[in-house]
Amino acid sequence: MKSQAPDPAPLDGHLGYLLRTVSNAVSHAFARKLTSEGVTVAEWALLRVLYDVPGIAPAALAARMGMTRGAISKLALRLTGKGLLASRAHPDDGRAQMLELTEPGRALVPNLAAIADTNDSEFFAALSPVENATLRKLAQALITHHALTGVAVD
Amino acid sequence: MKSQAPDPAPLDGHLGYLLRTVSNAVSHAFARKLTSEGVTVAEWALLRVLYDVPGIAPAALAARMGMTRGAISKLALRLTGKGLLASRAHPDDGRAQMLELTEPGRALVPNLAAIADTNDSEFFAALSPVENATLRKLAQALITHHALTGVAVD
DNA sequence: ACAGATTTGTTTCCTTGTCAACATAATGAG
DNA sequence: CTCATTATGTTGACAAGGAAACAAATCTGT
Repeated sequence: MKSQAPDPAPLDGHLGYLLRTVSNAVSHAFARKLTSEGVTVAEWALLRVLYDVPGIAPAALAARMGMTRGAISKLALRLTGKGLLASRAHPDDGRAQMLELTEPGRALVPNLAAIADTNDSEFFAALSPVENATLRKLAQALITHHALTGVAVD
Repeated sequence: MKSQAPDPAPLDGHLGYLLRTVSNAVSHAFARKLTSEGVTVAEWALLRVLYDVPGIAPAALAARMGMTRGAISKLALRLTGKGLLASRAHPDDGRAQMLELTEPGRALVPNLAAIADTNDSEFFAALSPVENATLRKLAQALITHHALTGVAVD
């Protein structure tokens, strides 16, 4: 017979908690590796998007990265200060901007990508290739199902 | 023949990025549900631990929750201000404290746990029971392999 | 016993994000 | 056309955590 007032589930009884623990660890490890390049994780994410989509507007970036426009504004300001990013006026829309990587910014991305690759490989080396693929599939399924927009961290 | 300078992997090529996206979404949904109770996610985690381990010291909490002692100090201060937490002097160790839930604090935990259960169920309903179990197993494997300490969020 | 490490909790400074208010520009309904 | 609505980027107030410095208490090796 079970108790009448059952104990609440422990923290690690929630899958959300487990995933948070894991993803925090990956991100933290990544962040430490990135410090040598003088870049944060959020900055890496923005640079990586811009590498593929040059000229994207801040608002679009915000949507894609799951951050507010205000956050993007400040992030872009920091990256501009580092000389990795430049913004130009949009030709047709007087409000909008077009963000672009500078030459140093573009040159930096492959280095950062290599660090990201290494970090990911190292962390998930604990899993077999099959498990790795399974985990990826499940994560993708959740993202698709919830129509999740990307998020600023890796 | 592959290109000589291959494109860097996209953001979502990294498992760490996918997990981060997912766990951010779970946490964010949870945080919204918690606002009605006037409690944050980190506060919930602390309350939940204290529910099981009354009298635990801040430093032990920090270790268990993967936060710094400074963060716990502030968190405890906030919860004390809300009347959910009380700290007493450790009888033997003049430095240490013993944290305890107040009566209202203890009474609140089951409510919060119910919200956490609901949030987790809803979010992961997209996966079958088997997939759910698989995801849990993989996350646990990573946590174990990396000897991860819990983290302040759910 | 006691001087040097270590531990504990707090505090200050810094970073980075959200939220809400704004000014400005574009859009749309009449 | 005109005026209300909406979108864009920026800014300021605030929240929350990390890193490091700190005082006080405890522990340890000799």
